[in-house]
Amino acid sequence: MRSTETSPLTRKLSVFVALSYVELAVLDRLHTRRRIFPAGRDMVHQGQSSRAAFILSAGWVCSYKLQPDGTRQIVDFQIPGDFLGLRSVLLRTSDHSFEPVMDIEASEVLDKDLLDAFAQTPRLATAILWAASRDEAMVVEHLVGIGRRDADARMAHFLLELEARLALVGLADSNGYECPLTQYHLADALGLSAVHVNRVLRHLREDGLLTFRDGHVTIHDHDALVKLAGFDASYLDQTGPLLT
Amino acid sequence: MRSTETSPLTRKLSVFVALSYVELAVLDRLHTRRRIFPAGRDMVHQGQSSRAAFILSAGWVCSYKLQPDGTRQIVDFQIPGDFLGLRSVLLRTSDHSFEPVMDIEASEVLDKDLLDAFAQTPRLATAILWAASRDEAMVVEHLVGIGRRDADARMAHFLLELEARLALVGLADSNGYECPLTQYHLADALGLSAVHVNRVLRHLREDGLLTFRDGHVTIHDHDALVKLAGFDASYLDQTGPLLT
DNA sequence: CGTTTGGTTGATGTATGTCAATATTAGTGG
DNA sequence: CCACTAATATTGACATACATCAACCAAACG
Repeated sequence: MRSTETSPLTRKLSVFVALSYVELAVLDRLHTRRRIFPAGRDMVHQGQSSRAAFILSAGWVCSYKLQPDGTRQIVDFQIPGDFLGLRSVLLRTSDHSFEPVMDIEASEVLDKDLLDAFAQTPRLATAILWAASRDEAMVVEHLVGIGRRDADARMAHFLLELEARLALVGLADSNGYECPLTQYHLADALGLSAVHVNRVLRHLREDGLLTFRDGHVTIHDHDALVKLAGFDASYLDQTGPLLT
Repeated sequence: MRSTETSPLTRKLSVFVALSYVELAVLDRLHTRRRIFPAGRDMVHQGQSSRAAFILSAGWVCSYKLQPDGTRQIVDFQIPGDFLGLRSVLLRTSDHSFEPVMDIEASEVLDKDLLDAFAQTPRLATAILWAASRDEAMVVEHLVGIGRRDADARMAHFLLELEARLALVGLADSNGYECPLTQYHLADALGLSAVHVNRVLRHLREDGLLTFRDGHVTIHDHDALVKLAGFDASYLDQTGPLLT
């Protein structure tokens, strides 16, 4: 089965680099060792030293840091096709935790296999490093959002970014996308209280911008959202720089 | 002159990897092409494609992103010994701007020279990538701070982090350190208004925790600051993981 | 000297948090 | 199939941390 369907990761990377058969095969071989992780139970725990990374094939995960006072800040969400814990492999330690938002399916990648794959196909290595840099750019944008955007703009920006990311792996259409996050997830990611998240969502809905209900985000007025959020997608699609 | 004094970068990396003579020499050779940049004028501009990175040898720089509405968010500060624009070299594009906080001295590093150095001395490459990962961890911690800490704790955390970073390159003693930032810089970095930064500093001073005056930070009660900020330095000194 | 830049302080406004109550829904065991 | 519980969502009343506006001061600077 594996070789006939394209994995989300393959799909994502293919947008930026035309991968050869050999590279596709190497990528495919990283997808042995599929595992299921149940919702809500940490996969990797803050401070734990770990030598494995994962490629997420189905479901969503969030990576977060816990504060001494018990509050948590979600740093990023991982969606199908995303790497998880790439830095843990390089640094041999993880400075935040990973928790599946729902039951998920992920392929465990041992550091040795990853390094072997990199050695075999430098272009693949480049593509994956590109993806990692893109993740970092998202964290920076996230920082800017929390620091300098009000709650409405922050929410709009966040949901637009998700749309763009999901579209890349075929999980969004022109109307919207499935989103399994609770309002508590949104609150922890955006630095808001859950109550205020609810109010912001109502506000956006009443203004005819978007609807988030029953796990589905429906975009009503894309242009107005982009304007409200000050959304500039250029940090997401740095097209072509690494194609050489 | 170059070979008799140790650069801040050398000093920083030496804490984590015992560098050989050859490696020290390679590192030293990256410090040709010294240049002076005047305070306040952007070195690299958002969106500009650039193939050069810099090693900061004297002075402070801030990297920031501008919002469409004119506000700015400072993502990080660079201090002597820090790399500047390492990602620009890898991605061939810069998604934020760099502005010297004061007149600075930096060594320009061409991407070719950097890649050559990496090829010659893998251990050096590892050490520099470690430093880059550490920078990323700082951005994450910064995100957590803005999202989940109140203004006092945020300020305390920020100034403690700076102390730890400066100590590593010999720019802090047990009392405190020189800090050329204005309250406007602090405001843009911490997501606060300049007025409130002033009030927070007064508050910390009146509580006998620290004094920030005339470009000098004096720490009065380190323990109390650590407690207030929920400061856990483990994200800064991931000692040893890469020594192999 | 006037001008600019950075700092300081008070009065007031507002975005967002906190608390509390009530739906709504999904799951769970009987 | 039904009660029971636990999540999640929703809404209002109230509290507060922080922003904004405005004025003033001190030092640096041309």
